[in-house]
Amino acid sequence: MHSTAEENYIKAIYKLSGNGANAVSTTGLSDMLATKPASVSDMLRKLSAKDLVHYVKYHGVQLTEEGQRVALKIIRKHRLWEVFLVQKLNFTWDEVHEVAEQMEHVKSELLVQRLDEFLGHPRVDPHGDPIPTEAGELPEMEQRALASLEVEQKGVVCRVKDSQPAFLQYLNRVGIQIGTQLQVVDKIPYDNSLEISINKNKSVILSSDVLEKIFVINP
Amino acid sequence: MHSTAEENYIKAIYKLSGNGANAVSTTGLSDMLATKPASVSDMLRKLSAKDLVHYVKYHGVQLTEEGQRVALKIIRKHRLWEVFLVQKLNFTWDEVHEVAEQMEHVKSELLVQRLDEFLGHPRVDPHGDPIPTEAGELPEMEQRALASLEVEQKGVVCRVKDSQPAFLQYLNRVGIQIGTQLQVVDKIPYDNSLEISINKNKSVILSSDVLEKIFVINP
DNA sequence: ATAAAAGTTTAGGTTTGTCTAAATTAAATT
DNA sequence: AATTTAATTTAGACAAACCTAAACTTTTAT
Ligand SMILES: [Mn+2]
Ligand SMILES: [Mn+2]
Ligand SMILES: [Mn+2]
Ligand SMILES: [Mn+2]
Repeated sequence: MHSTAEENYIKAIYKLSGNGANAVSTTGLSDMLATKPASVSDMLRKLSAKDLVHYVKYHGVQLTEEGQRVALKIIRKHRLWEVFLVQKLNFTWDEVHEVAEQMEHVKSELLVQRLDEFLGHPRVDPHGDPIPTEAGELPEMEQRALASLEVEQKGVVCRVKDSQPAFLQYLNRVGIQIGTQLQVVDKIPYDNSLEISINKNKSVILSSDVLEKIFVINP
Repeated sequence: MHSTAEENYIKAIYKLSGNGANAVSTTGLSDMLATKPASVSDMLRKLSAKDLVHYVKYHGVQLTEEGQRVALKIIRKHRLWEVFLVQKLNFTWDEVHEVAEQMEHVKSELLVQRLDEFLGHPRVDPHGDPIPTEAGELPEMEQRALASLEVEQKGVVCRVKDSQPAFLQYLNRVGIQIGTQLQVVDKIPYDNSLEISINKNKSVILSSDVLEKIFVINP
């Protein structure tokens, strides 16, 4: 089997590559994993020997078919555990990521299967991220970044693309969660921030940084 | 915090010492952990430096107060996860141990607390082993080994002291589980095996090996 | 086209947890 | 009490996963 370290590299490559599309750089990985580039080079040589990645020295790395299968399995487990923590153990969405980072490495096919059943085959995790199916498919959803809405346009929050507690707690404070109704009240061209009304109620100004991390569907 | 390897040593010392009472030998540990005695010596030096054990070279090892606290926390997590797997995910009692061995190392106080609540503060795990409380107490239950019963005496199975799938599957086959009513029909002095009737029904002969691993309370 | 800068890899270490083989200590036998 | 045997520890290695410093490619700027 694969070690926890290997699994974390595979997951990081998957995420940085934009679901397997592009090649990923050594420094990109070292940033994401909080290791040094030298350590990444070592690991890439190893993953390459195991045929989990295509690795061309100095030119980046991509997952093989097998590597992608492995990545999706880990992500499936991570997101199922997040659902479990929120729905069954009353965790909040800002408390789950760190724990799921540990649980995703527990090895048992039966466990994942049964957990999925127990949760009623959920489609998305508490942050709105889709859960890969047992067959290894990752359902795509049509959705747009909040940043792309024009004045007057409405949307319902379906996904947030950052699981850091600090970010999620900020959303808690302004009153944004999955399912929240938003409408763009005004646009501030100076810095591309938007004034957003929340649940047809009070409005806040969100920075373009934040706007890029929130996704909505048409209401 | 403590590594998975350290936690496994602490748990092994706890179990071999009979709940902290006696000193434990290097070979005893190497047997239980499937490592070589030399590796055990190394680890004991390390645990001793961390004040988790009292270690006197050539004379065995015992857990410190702190070591016992750590041991009971790990055992608490192990047994709570076993309950979860059986009661919520429909695992059988012979399927849970291996998975719980992994889950017991997940670090999150909140997780243990919430899991305990979710399960309704269970007292015993699927093998009848008591679950240490949050305060670190291990409730003792009066119970006797099946081996100690005389002819005609009855008992209700409350605990089995071996979690190997092969053993538990053997019990499944003869029809013994937690709560099963047993009565000693006859004693075979030659090898100390007993003929046991199961649920007032068909009877089987159990070896003294097996009899030592099954515990009963008075019906 | 060359030189500087940025990104990446290699060389050589460290820590953790394991191993084998040799040395040491304790226990059991004579 | 001396000797043999068994248990345990130490010495020296190794793999995994990380590090720093130095060397090497690739990219960017002059
Ligand atoms: Mn997450
Ligand atoms: Mn998530
Ligand atoms: Mn168990
Ligand atoms: Mn158990």
